[in-house]
Amino acid sequence: MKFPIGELSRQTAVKVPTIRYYEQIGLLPEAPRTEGNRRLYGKSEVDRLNFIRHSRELGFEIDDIRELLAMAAQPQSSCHQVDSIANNHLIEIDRRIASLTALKAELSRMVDECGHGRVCDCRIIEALADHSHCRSEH
Amino acid sequence: MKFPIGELSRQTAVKVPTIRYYEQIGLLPEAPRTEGNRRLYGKSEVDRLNFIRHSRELGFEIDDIRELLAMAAQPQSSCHQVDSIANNHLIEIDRRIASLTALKAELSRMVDECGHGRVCDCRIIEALADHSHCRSEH
DNA sequence: CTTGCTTCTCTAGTGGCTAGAGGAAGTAGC
DNA sequence: GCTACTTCCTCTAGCCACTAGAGAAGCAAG
Repeated sequence: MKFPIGELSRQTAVKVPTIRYYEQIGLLPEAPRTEGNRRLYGKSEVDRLNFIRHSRELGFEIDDIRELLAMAAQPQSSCHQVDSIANNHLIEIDRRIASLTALKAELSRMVDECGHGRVCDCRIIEALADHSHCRSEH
Repeated sequence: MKFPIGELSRQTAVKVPTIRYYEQIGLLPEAPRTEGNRRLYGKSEVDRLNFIRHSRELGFEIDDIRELLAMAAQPQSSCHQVDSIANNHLIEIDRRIASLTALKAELSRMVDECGHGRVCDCRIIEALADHSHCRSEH
């Protein structure tokens, strides 16, 4: 029924120190302890931590997750906030993809133009030095 | 000819504290000072800092830039190292784009499926909780 | 001479962990 | 019961690449 932190770590693929860190910053509630002072967890902590982990994988920040968790805790409230957090995140993702794609094009061009000779002929270093007045992305 | 740090900042769009930080970590050489202890810069620092800034914008890490700068300083050496740094970076960018694209699809689906009703019907929170056994990206 | 801007150094904070020290608790085998 | 091993505990400090702020000093214009 109840298991220690290592087992929680195994079940969620979240590292032990990270779990303790999450507890410290209040993302996880303080776990009850055994007589020997070890933390004890149950099924609900697995769920909560999986929620957190998956949200982190999707790039949500800790504060976003805090909000999402708070909203999930009061299921009768409106969904609009959740929707808006996710949508903001989607916009940000689009921006990152666009920026990375531009970056990739530039890098590819640089690598292509590199004559594979000596540095004095290398276009990569030149390209990096040159674009001093590009509009900044991101 | 020689100008102070604020002017260097304006010419390169790198913030003043960041310039001092770069000096501190040895990415920029220690600038000569005026009698009144202010740093003085010239054209070559503008070039070097633009190189750094552009490399950072392209996502290179400080250590990569250190290597690139070292290679640029000995132009008779081979270009292969430069090429390989850029290529590694390109691979990493591809990975990030792929991961972000997958993420976007998932988030879009989540937002679409959200009934725009109350949280208890919201698919977003469910989706975040559910995918406990997705392979982890990145 | 005063006002206001720039610059100086220094320390500490950010986010989201990660690493390591030093010690206690639990577990398995003998 | 003893030993060896693993897991766990707390605490502190480190990572990256900056960013913010305090408090003092320099400098230029009016």
